[in-house]
Amino acid sequence: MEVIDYAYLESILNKKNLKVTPQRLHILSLIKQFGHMDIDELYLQIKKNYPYMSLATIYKNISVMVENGILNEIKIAQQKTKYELLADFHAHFICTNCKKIEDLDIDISCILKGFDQASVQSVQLQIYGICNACQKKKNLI
Amino acid sequence: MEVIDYAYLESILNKKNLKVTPQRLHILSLIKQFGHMDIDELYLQIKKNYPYMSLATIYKNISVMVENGILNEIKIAQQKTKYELLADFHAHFICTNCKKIEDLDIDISCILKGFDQASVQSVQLQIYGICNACQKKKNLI
DNA sequence: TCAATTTTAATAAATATTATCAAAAAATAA
DNA sequence: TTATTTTTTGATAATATTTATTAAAATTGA
Ligand SMILES: [Mn+2]
Ligand SMILES: [Mn+2]
Ligand SMILES: [Zn+2]
Ligand SMILES: [Zn+2]
Repeated sequence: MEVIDYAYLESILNKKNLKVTPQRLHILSLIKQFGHMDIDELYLQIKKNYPYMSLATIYKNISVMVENGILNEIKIAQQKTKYELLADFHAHFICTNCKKIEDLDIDISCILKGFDQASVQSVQLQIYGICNACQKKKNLI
Repeated sequence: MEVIDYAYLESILNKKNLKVTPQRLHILSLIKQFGHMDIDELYLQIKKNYPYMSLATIYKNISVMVENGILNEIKIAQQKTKYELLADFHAHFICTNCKKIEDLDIDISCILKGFDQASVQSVQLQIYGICNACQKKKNLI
């Protein structure tokens, strides 16, 4: 069980002039803990120790935090949109079998050659395939 | 006005054992013509010369054709899912100003080094930024 | 503590997608 | 061509998802 640094989460909100509320801290702490979450997973987890939080509050806060650059939105084929804490660029490996999402540290400078620096705002790179764990399971069958 | 090769579109459906219907041919011809379309754009265009086609028919056929590998689904931030005819790998440039989508022929072998060939099924690469046309308009202001 | 401002919860409203099913159309065989 | 089988369509009901509304509650800074 990871210890949550609430002071850090508060500072994220403060920097963007968003008020610190228990709801927002809880959403952020879950996303920090799980890495990549969609609205339903969030709602499910939140109901465990915060049963009275409204689904609308989650939707509203997620979109506010995306707009303010606190969260990064990741759209994935055949899955609901996932959210993660904004971080340095990294790609994602998505297992089409178990749906798990892995962060990938890939250097993409080789594909950005030839682009005007100023014209590129962000890059999304997703690699779909079978993860190691699923690969092993398949071999056993 | 592009001449549409219906025989070609029919062969696409035949290969997948999907029956050839005017509705399917019309959907395919629009996607071929426009390149990348979402459900609403399709419905709008279809109503022009096919006013009686049901929205449910469009949804159903799009998902059938995605399942059969005829269409490729492209999920884009802040936009509805776009569909295109399945083609060789290419990346997409998405203008965050005018929302236009451009095909990009980028060699991604440099980012797939280190991956087990067998474990990678597909790759999605999206580059968000300001397109040339919008760049020029900005400079005029 | 007080007051201004923002956020929340509940839920209504609006959008978006999928399911149902009888009628129509497509493919195939006779 | 016609009959038969199978698939698809259109209409619309049912679900699912997302956004809007608003009074009450919470946050924050003075
Ligand atoms: Mn990530
Ligand atoms: Mn394309
Ligand atoms: Zn897996
Ligand atoms: Zn543009």
